[in-house]
Amino acid sequence: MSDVAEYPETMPVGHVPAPVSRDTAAFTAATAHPGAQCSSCAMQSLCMPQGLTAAEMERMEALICPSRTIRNGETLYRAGDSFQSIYAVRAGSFKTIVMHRDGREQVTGFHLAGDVLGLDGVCSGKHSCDAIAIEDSKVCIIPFHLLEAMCREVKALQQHVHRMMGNEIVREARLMMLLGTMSADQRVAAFLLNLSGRLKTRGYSPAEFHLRMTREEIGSYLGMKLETVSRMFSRFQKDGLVDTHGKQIRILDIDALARI
Amino acid sequence: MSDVAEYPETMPVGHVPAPVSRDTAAFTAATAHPGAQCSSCAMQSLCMPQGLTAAEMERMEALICPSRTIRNGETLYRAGDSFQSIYAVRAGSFKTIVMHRDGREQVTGFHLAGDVLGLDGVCSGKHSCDAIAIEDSKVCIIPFHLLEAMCREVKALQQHVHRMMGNEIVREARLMMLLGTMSADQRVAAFLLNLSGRLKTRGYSPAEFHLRMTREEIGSYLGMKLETVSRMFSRFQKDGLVDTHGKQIRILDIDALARI
DNA sequence: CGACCACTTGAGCCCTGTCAAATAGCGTGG
DNA sequence: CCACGCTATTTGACAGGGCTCAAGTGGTCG
Repeated sequence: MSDVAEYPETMPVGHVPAPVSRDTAAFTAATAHPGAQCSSCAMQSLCMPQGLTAAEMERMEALICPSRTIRNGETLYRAGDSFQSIYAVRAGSFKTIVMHRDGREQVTGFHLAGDVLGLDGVCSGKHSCDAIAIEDSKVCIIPFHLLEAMCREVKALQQHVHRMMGNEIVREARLMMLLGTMSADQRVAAFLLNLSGRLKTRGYSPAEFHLRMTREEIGSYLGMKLETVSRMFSRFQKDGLVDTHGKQIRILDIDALARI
Repeated sequence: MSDVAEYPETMPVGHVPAPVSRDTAAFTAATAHPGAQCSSCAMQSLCMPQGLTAAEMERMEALICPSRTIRNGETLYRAGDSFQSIYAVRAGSFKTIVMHRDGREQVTGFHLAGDVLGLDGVCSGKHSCDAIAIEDSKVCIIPFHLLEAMCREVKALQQHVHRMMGNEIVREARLMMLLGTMSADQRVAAFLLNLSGRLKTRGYSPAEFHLRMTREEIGSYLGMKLETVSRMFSRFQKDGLVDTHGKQIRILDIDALARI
């Protein structure tokens, strides 16, 4: 594996402001204080279409509900919830999981600031997975029917929405490839490279970062047990490819990692 | 696994006309003999939105290029091809595959009559997989930019396109679950149940059918080797769950299969 | 400082991949 | 219609990667 980038855009962004305001107030999507501030948001280049006019940008901001804070471990939505909105991660990160009927769960994705969440509900009108914050996070709430309405008028927005959905499709196809054909070491290497690339896109160091997820969550995402993930990290460490201290990761030889 | 259905719709359809006209003429998407005959197509309930007015239906038919015949083994499009159109399978079936850089390939889906192909290209403007006919087949060609234009005017169509894309997303999420958490026997059982359900939706017998794909393709799709697929079929046979003669399949105990 | 959780590491086993050989099935050409 | 050659499938024996179980370490938060 090598080509594990996430989203075509590469506009770098500055440091992301720490989220976490400890109040639990603005939790309802309904109470629409009109207007977000997309035009000044650091994540704009990731979740908004390019080339909107100022007027369109204003309409877009009017449509977006004020951001909601989700603390570490809390869920943004659950499988079966009625699908009303999609969510742009403004700060923090999430995992999405699907639950087997026997209680086993699988992580289907990790979503960083700038990613869009919730498109899994478009087809059936109900969400098909749970989205859970893996650190204190903030999301912008975008009512989907309003977005659809505006898409019928603004071509650039329509195409952007289509690209977002298309991106989700190819993201999953890549993951299927990983799960279907790759060995444990290749999977872990692919995971690290993917994360590295996405952090780079967001203006962070691609070589040194802090994992927000546990070994178990990584393993679930990659289709293996947490012990195996740990062993792979240890092996990479021994081989001088990475330097790990628990959740702190430093990639030492990115090329070798990509060659695995 | 149990809930492995494919698409919410369940309108049954009659027998599908045999495809295969041996001419290789109408191979270019460009030469638009105006008009398809969606309104009389047996697959209409699967690939077209419900509730279009007669006028909208006509516009839709005008937009669709005449169907193209793809013989067994031929490719409809390849990874890297510029994305222009999506395709509705009119008759026959396809596999989609992604190619690893080391030459290994993985099957990412099997697509029956009524399914839509090609949405993998929406994000980047290039297709991200190959689509190959696994029997003589026919597709309707739908230029995507024209579809997008019409979506801006017809809300029902817009929502249908969104549902199609959303469906692709949940289809892949289910497959990820399968690849990430299920054992070989569960995977093969899930595969048979899924296929059975889709055939039923299309008006065929859900209990007895002919596999269009080889053991190797099934294995590639399910993330295992062809020998393992074969062994699972043999085991199911021994246990009285199915009756297999090569590609001919009869499901004897669908509940037991679902309980695996 | 202690409890708890995440992580690491080891030992042994099992499922599935690998390799190999036999059989069945299918299309082609005579 | 049959023989031939090819490919697909089945089945067996064996090996190994990853899982299970278990113990021990480290880090964090009261």
